[in-house]
Amino acid sequence: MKMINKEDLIGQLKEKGLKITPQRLAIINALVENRDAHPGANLIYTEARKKAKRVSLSTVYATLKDFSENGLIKQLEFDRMENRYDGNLSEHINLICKRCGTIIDYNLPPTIEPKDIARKAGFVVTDARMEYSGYCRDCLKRTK
Amino acid sequence: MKMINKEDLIGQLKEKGLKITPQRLAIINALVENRDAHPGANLIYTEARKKAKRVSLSTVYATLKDFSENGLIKQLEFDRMENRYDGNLSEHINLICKRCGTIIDYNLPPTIEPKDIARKAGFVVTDARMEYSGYCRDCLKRTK
DNA sequence: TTTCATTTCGGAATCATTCCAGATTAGATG
DNA sequence: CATCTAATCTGGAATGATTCCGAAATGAAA
Repeated sequence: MKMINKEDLIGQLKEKGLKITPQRLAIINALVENRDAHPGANLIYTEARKKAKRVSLSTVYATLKDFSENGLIKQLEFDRMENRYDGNLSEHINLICKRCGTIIDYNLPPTIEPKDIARKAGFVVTDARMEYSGYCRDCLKRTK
Repeated sequence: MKMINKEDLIGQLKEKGLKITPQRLAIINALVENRDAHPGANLIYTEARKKAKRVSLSTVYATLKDFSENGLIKQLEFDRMENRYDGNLSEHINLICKRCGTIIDYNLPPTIEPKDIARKAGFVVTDARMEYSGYCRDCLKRTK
């Protein structure tokens, strides 16, 4: 399971010629510390502020976008709900609770081969998104 | 492959006690005629208008939401891009082109068992979303 | 230390989607 | 067929996450 960590992220910034700024370090910290929560931009903003006072929401958005586009993290898009960010880069399904918004990782052995898709549909896969939504254990309990 | 069709959709409306209105019929027509395009709300609006002059965008949104929530169609959510609607209710992957937005269905044999997820993660799956994005055949050609 | 492309900032703009309150209507009932 | 009512429709305003913008600040190379 390939999970983001501080050193890797900083290393990747250097590799790609991106500058190491206090804001980016604070955002990286927030991302790594909350990687299991699949945080949204606002959580990252709040957490990053605790460490480095000088971070704006614009910067958080720009940075998360940059990171996603460079493959450092993965963006989970929604329309009404805030986008969420995922530091688990292995093939997995995100289990998204419809009631409370919790996102749980569900690891699985890779079964579908991008190669087959390229051959059969002439489509080159660069990003995957697999999500099941429904109700998490806690929310199921609460109903009873 | 379970694809939506006019008769089924109308039948489901009746079953669920929803009224058959000219607006809904126009939207159903537009959905069925464009089911391969994975249309967005605006395309449905434009197409529905051609048949029945009296349809508002609000109604189109409300209706597509209703239909999705009732499982008649499936909503594909994005943050910046318009949401799209899918009339293919079978398990399949949507191949989404990053450049032109085309969405292609890629059918596959069901491999992951919701039962396993319920057992292992205590999570009850009600909806699935599987998407690969990348570049479609046409866009790949255009680059060369 | 100088330089400059990159990054950051705050506030305004965007835009798909939802909300709202009033008007209309499908379809059940007699 | 006429009446009735909950469901539906409407257009315009509101929402809210995200992006855009021009100006100010700054990392890091020379």
